[in-house]
Amino acid sequence: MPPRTGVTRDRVVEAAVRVADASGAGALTMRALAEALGVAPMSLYHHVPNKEAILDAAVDAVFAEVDLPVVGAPWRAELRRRAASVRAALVRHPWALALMESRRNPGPATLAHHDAVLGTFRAGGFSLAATAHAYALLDAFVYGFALQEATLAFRDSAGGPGPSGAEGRPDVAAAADGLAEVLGGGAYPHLVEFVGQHALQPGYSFAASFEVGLDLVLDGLERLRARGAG
Amino acid sequence: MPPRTGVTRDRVVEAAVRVADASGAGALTMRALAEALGVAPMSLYHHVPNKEAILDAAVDAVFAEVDLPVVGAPWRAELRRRAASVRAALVRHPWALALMESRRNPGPATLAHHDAVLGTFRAGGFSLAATAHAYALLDAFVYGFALQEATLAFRDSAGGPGPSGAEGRPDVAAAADGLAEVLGGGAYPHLVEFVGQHALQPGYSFAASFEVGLDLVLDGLERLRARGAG
DNA sequence: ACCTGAACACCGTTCAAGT
DNA sequence: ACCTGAACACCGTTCAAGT
Repeated sequence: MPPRTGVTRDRVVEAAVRVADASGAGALTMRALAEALGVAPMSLYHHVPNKEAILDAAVDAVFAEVDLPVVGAPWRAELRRRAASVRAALVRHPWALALMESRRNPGPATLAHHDAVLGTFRAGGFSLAATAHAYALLDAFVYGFALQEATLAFRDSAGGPGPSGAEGRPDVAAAADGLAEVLGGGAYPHLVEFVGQHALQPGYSFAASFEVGLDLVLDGLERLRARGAG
Repeated sequence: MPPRTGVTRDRVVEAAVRVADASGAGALTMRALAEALGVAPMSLYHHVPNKEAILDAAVDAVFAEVDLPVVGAPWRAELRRRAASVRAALVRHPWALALMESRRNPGPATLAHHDAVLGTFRAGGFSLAATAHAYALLDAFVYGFALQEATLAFRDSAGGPGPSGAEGRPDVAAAADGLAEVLGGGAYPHLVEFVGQHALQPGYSFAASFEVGLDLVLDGLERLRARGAG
């Protein structure tokens, strides 16, 4: 599948996101990227300085998908919607989380994102000090939850596109199966209870804890706000 | 520095942690590991099946450093101490967080860790459903906070041991310097305000938000517990 | 049993050369 | 200006060979 037109920086970044979505971060090599674009590996270097720049741009592309909060609108509803949007983006692009940790150059979408969140806190009556604590807590929760979801999910080597609506419940069952042998002895009684009596029960969904946790966090933020500067 | 005695699995894992601490995950190659042990690269494969197994064991070694909660003791104090201990371990071993995301085989220390936390929740009066939500929220916060700290810290390519007491404040200044040019225009006004008026001020410390956030999370867990099963 | 060098199929990237 | 093949210094790992 040769490209209709020449390679561009944007086309390289789009392809990078597509390849990572389909096959994971490990499959995102310059050679694979070039093949996806129907071009020789070295051609990429005419539109991008190196692989790092591609990763920077790919992470920024994920941030560009996030539903920004509206500065001045009721902070709690806005930040609730934004938190769910960040998590959804990270579920769509599980490779992005690990990359974010090593990025040093935030792109325009990333900067606009942080600006909107900070503005929403400030307009909602949070002092600068409270905003710092609140933003740290809120994003620790959002990113940490996404990290746990990524850990539970199985996107080992292969990975394929997979059902896009697979929000429900990762393979807790498979993980538990692998553990069954180890759990044989009397060690880890609470782990056995939890997995057997709860996590493996029909109705269980790890994702359900997101809403519960988010509301508790937002409750905490409201008390932080009411408490004043600090 | 040739080893006094032969290579063992434990010695390989110790060396892996040491190399990653000193030079980052990127420097953790089979060849570098072999050199650190004064042995040929292929010798490692007599004590470990492959690199994946080394990474699994290295992550478990980090969990082994964590101060476990005492099941049956007051849950809030125990889990507070444990949360701080996890964060401290991840500050000592920043490479571990990214690795945890891709590990599929929890080791004995990891299992004992989860067992102790689950037991502490249960003995503290949390229902199984409440325990699931509480554990998800608590660890989302702890891991997410560590993720943000790792993102803020600069441990780019080189890395060296660094001052072990460097808990204080990562290079927010350096990050802001790099941004100064971009922030020139009127875009990102809230980001400019936050960085200029708060994050760059003398007393500021991102780490200080950990205690604040942790207490808000623990308050939330207490309400979750009191609310009952769910 | 433990260790090893050579070799293979990969990486990202430099360089000189093409159009 | 854009693209490219060959080559370099790396990876993890297999294999046959040593002690």
